[in-house]
Amino acid sequence: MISSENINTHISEFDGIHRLALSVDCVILGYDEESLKVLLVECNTPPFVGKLSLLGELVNPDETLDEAAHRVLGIWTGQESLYLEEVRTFSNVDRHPLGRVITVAYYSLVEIDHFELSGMNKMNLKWVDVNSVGDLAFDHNKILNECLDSLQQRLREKPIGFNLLPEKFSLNQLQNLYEVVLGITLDKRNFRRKILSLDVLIDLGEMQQDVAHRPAKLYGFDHDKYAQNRSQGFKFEI
Amino acid sequence: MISSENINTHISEFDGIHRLALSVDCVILGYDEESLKVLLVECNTPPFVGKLSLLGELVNPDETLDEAAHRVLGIWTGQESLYLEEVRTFSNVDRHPLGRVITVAYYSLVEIDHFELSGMNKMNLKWVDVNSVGDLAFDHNKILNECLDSLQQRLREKPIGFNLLPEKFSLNQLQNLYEVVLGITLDKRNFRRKILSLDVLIDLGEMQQDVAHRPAKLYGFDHDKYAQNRSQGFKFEI
DNA sequence: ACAAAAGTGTTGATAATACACCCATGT
DNA sequence: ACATGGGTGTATTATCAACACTTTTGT
Repeated sequence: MISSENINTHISEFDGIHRLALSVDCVILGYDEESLKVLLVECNTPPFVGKLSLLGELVNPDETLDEAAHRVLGIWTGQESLYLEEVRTFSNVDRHPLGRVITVAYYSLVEIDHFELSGMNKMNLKWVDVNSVGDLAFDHNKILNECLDSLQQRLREKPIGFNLLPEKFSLNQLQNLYEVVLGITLDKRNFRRKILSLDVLIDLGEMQQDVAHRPAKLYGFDHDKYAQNRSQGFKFEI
Repeated sequence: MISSENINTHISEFDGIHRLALSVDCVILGYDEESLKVLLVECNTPPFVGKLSLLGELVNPDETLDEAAHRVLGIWTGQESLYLEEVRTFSNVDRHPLGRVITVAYYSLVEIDHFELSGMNKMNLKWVDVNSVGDLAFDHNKILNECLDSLQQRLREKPIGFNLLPEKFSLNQLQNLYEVVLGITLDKRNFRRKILSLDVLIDLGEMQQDVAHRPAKLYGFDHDKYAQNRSQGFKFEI
C-alpha cells in the first residue's frame, strides 16, 4: 500500500477511532543487603482482585510520561527525585480488561529503608523478593521481567547501583549488591581493584560503627568525578 | 500525598481528562557505502510546512505499537519485515501543534537499494545523510539524535549492522559500515580477526564480480550460529 | 605497468583471572 | 579466645593495539 496520508492527515480523528488511554507502570526496586525487592500493591480490578500489581497511573493531559512516573513514585513513596528509567511500552490490545490501555514501563531504584511504609499504604503495599513474585495482575510479570533484564544490563555499564545503597557504604556492600542483582559471584580482590580503578568512589575517611567485626571503610559515589570521567570518554563497566 | 487511588480507580475517565493521542515515529535508516541516511518526508502541517519530518502514524485501537511501526514501514517502503527497535517515548505536552500527541520512537535498518522510491512517494520522500539533516518538523531532530545514539550503542553489542548491508558482503564493506555509523576508524587486521572470532559469519565461497581490483570474498550473517552462540552465553561485541 | 582495493602475522602493552592468608573489632 | 567479616598481592593468561607489505584483478 502506497499512501500520502500521515499522522497529520488523521489528527482530526482524535475523538474517533484513535481513542485509547496511556499509563505508566513503575517497577520500584529496593535492596536490603539480602535480596532485590519490588514494591507491589494489592489489585482491586476484576478479574485480578487479590493479586498483586505494579504501581501505575494514567497519564494526565498536562504532564509528560516522566512526570507521570515521578508522580507515581511520589504517591507511594513520598519521595520525588528518585532514580527512574524508561524501559519500553507494552501495548497488547487486550492487556487491560477495562479498555485499551497502553502502558510505558519504568523502573526505579530506591534506598529501601529511606521511607517507612505508613498509613494507608501499609495495608496494601508489600516489598516482595523479585525471586518470589507469584502471578501478578495484568501483564505485570512480563513487565517486571523485562525491567529486571534491563536493570541487569544497565547495572554493568552505568554506575546506577549506588541508588540502591545508603549514601555511605562499604565495598563489600557494593559487591554484594552486584552479586545479588546480577545473580553472580565476584572475586573480592578483583572487584575492589576494578571498582576503585573506575575512579568514581570517594573515600569518606569514615568507618562503620558498632559492628561485631572489623569495621569497614565507608565510601561515597562521586557524581562529579563520574561526570568528568565520562566527558573524557571513560567507560564505567563492571 | 498519600493515596489509595490507582490507575483502575480512574478507568472511567477515559473519555474525560485523559484524552490524548499516541503515534509512532520511525527513523528509517539506510546505508549506501558512503554514509548513513535517514528517510524523511515533506511535512504538510502548519507551522512546519516545507520542513522535513520523520515518518509517523497514529496508533490504531486494534494494533500494538510494534504493529503500528511495521505499518509505517510498509506504507513507505513497501516492505513488511524489516528490523525495528523501540527507543523511547517523547511526550512533551506541546510537542505537537494540533493537540496532545505522545509518540513512541523506533528506528529501522533497511538495505537502502532494496526498494525504489516510486510513484507518489518519489515526490515527497528523501534519503538524507544523517550528518546533513537540517531543522526538522516537531521534535524530530531530538528523536533522530536519540535514535542515532541508541543505534551506535546497540551496534557495538548486537549484530544488527548486517541489516544495512546486502545479504552477501565483504569484510571491508562491513568494516566501513561500522566506521561510518560509529564515526570512528578501525584497524583492518584487528577488525577482521575480531569479527571472524565472533563466529557469526559464513564464508559463502563466492567472490565479488566485475570490480576493478582484486575481488573480495563474500560473507553472509549466520543467524542460527549467532542464536546458538548467544544461548551459550557468548557476547557479540565490537 | 599501474591503479585500487584485498588480504595477511607478530610483537608489546594492558587487562582479566585465579588464588590464600592476616587483621580489627565485639562478645 | 573465638567468631565475624574486612582487607591485601602476585603470577598466569587472555585480550587489545599498533604496525607494513604482498596479492589479485581491471585498465
